Amino acid sequence: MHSDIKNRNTLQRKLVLETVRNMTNHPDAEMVYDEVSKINPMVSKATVYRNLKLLAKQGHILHIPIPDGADCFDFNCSPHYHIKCRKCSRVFDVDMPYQENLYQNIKNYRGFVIETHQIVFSGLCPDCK
Amino acid sequence: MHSDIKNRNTLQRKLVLETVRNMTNHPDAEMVYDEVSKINPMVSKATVYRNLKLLAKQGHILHIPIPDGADCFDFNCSPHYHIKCRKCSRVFDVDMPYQENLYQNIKNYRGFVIETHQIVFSGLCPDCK
DNA sequence: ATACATGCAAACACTTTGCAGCACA
DNA sequence: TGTGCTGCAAAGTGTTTGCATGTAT
Repeated sequence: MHSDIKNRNTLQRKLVLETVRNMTNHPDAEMVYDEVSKINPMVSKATVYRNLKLLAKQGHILHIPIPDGADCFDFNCSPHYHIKCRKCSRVFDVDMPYQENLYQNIKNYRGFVIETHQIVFSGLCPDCK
Repeated sequence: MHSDIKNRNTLQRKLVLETVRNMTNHPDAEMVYDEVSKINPMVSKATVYRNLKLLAKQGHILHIPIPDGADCFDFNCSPHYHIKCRKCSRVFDVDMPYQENLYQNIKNYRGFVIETHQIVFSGLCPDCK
């Protein structure tokens, strides 16, 4: 494992990573920023955004783009699916196996190169229903 | 078929609906606005947004929330999936049957009420690969 | 006549970026 | 020591909203 990109391990970056790892509730950037601020109020929001993006690109955290809302992040990097409550907007894991077959089905679909997929369920969480 | 909501059939609304029906390329609100403007430059962008939202709620068009990008709309209202090219950002239909089983699998999942799901594939379109 | 719809502009939520100074390797 | 990173503020997207006016029913 070797990367061409020379990334520095700044205090801010370590703090963002640690924070996401300690949050189990799929925080979005704002929520991470709030947590980070509790420990070091000097860290700017732009830095949180930049580091979340970088850490996701490096594979240290999972970036979950959410339709109709702020993207959120997950310390669990293995591919998995999510459900978003349409009332409280919270995002939860769905304990469903990754649908490899889905990917197989449309591989080479009409000249497309299909790389990833995501499934987002929508409905009501136990608290809101 | 009866609706409690008294909606008026304004020129603007008819124009937005007709425009989406004539566009087969999953336009987002901006693209619809551009088309609408060609016919009637007086129609405001807010009106296009308002009418797209209303028409989708009424079931006349399909609203497709796109992660990492502008939501788009589809004259084809039957549930189906999409693929977004990560290079040109265009959205295409995927000719894959609606995965009813997916829904069945997690119905009543841990107290959730699951209402809908969407699958968005990502990769490269034939033009970009 | 009167609710609903419109145009406009401003506000909104989320995210990125330009820049000058700072700090990690 | 130098490039990568930071904080700040401003700008950039995509979308919604308050308000006065307009219009379909």
